[in-house]
Amino acid sequence: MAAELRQSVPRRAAILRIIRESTVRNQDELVKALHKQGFEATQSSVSRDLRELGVAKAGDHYIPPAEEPLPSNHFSAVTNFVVEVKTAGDALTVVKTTTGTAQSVAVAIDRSDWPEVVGTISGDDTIFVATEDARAQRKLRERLREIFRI
Amino acid sequence: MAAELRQSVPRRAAILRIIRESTVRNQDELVKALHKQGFEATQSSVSRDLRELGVAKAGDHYIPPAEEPLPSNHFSAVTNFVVEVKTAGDALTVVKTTTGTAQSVAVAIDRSDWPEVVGTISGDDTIFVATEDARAQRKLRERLREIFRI
DNA sequence: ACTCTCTCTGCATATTTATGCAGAGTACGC
DNA sequence: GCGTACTCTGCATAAATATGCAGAGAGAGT
Repeated sequence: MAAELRQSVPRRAAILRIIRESTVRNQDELVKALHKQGFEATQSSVSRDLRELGVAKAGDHYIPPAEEPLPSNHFSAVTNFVVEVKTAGDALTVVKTTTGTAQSVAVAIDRSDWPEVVGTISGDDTIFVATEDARAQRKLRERLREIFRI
Repeated sequence: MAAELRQSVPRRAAILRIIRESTVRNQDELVKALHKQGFEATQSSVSRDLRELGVAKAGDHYIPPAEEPLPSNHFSAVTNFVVEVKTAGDALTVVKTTTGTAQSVAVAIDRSDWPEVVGTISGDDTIFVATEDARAQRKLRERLREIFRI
């Protein structure tokens, strides 16, 4: 599942790049453009991706969603501060940061309002993030690893 | 033709109102909403209207075109200045404005770059707009009457 | 009057997009 | 190990949208 999660996320990023930089007119052309970039997908997957991404279509061209205040925007200032993400038990995730930056990172996580996060406590270089259960913990861990490229 | 032009233009305005104010999810629902407002149209006409209007679709909702710097934006400051549009012969259109505003209106017309306009001359409250032939003159007259609601 | 041109429309259907369904892969609990 | 839950995918096809074609209507010219 983690491997599969990683495969469709890059494909969606590729879709956004393609529609921003070229002039695909329909989903079949988009599928072909993805193939050229090494992604395997059919029209049905692409249709689902486009809907998930909120891409609009007007006439012969696609319109990417407006630059939205996504959770990732909360992280633009703190991306380089996180050095490690670990789990402790099945409901606690420990985030190690550079010295003195834990608070900033914790604030960014809090602002993201992720449903799987119950609460956070931060020290100087460590944040404890509590999640409801193991499943939520796994989801959080994947999010953090994606965002901080760990 | 003029009568027919007038029928599809109000329908397109109604379409924009409907998609801005309600939640039609597909063209069939839009056709029904138009019927409720007294417009007769089928799905194919609506599809053509939407394309002509530049309306986008994302998932289950329609997105009207952004407020675009259309030629009509050249007119936003001068809309109230025009009081009458007449024709003289088959190549000259005479635009009467309020006193002292002809120049501004003429500039707006010039900036619109309409293909049917050969040239303009403005006085204090009168503009002469030259068109190539009678057909172009008619087209210009319709445009002006639409824009200035005459 | 007739003819031509242009615009728009509906019908029928081609094209494009969305989705039901079954299956695969992964993780987790027992 | 097996069973369950979740996510994602492709196939087939339903649903939605676009478009070819013929025709109607209006205006202008002769």
